Amino acid sequence: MTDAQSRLEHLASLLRKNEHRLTPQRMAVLRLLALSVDHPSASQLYDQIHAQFPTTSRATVYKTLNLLKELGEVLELGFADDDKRYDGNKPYPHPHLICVRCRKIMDPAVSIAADMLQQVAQQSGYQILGHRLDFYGVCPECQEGG
Amino acid sequence: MTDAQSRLEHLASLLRKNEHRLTPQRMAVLRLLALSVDHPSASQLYDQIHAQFPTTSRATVYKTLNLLKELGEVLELGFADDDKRYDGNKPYPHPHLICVRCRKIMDPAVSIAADMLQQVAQQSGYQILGHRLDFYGVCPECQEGG
DNA sequence: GTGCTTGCAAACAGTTTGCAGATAG
DNA sequence: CTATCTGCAAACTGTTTGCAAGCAC
Repeated sequence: MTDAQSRLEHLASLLRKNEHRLTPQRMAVLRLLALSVDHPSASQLYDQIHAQFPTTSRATVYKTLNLLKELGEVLELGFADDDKRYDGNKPYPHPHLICVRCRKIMDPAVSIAADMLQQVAQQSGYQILGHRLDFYGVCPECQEGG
Repeated sequence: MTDAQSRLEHLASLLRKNEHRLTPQRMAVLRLLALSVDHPSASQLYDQIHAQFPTTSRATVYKTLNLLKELGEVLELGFADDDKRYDGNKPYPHPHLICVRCRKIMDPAVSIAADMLQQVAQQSGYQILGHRLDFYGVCPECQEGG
């Protein structure tokens, strides 16, 4: 069984366990999220799903994403001037690498040291609940294109 | 001369140098930005300015902030579900500490090691242009309040 | 059969924009 | 004087919401 398949089953059984219904529309969102390595937006998910199942609305995609977010199974990356992007595979804080040209989002192989979180907590007295680290740059493909 | 005063003069002379006019409305925005230690939103700036100078519109506040951003004199922190916040004193990337209750934003005394940026650049092949690091938590004052 | 879920369309909110009148230099 | 700036109000955009009809269980 592939990672994507087991992730999909995890998501599906979690919905069932929490007494949410497994509609075809929801399954389509779950499947795409489990398969995606990039970080799709609601609109990108909608476009793909709607092409296959024309009986799917934007509202349902948004509602499903928010449901998964509340269940802690999806990481939402919000942007002020751009669509929100969703990570259905690693729903916990981790760094992202964002191409400012093509808007591709990758996961770089670095992490915030636990030291740093403790340091901030101690210095500030804040109770730290989460964090977000984004790197902005130009991806190799976009560098070639001028 | 205080830091805020010299910062204000810097901003004012920069506008003049770039052939932008120093209107009273702009000066009010500049002054507040130079004085602010928290990270005000456009609306917060507007409220304060409009109280003193009723002849000031939201649009002008937004336009002035965007002008300063283009000149590289203000750091804009955008949020998907909240107002943008502005830092007129340190207009370069640095970490922020955000209280999820009262929405106060502070600067913690930590920084991203240059090592980390280089590491990401080398691993990924991206040309890194900037970054953003936000810590989310509950500030000491809000912890007391339950 | 019951009540959760869907699709539609309208609402929402912060920000941006077009334009006519005002004003800094 | 004149080009830039202001204030107003409408437009914009991604997301959310209310509601009647549909369907999972």
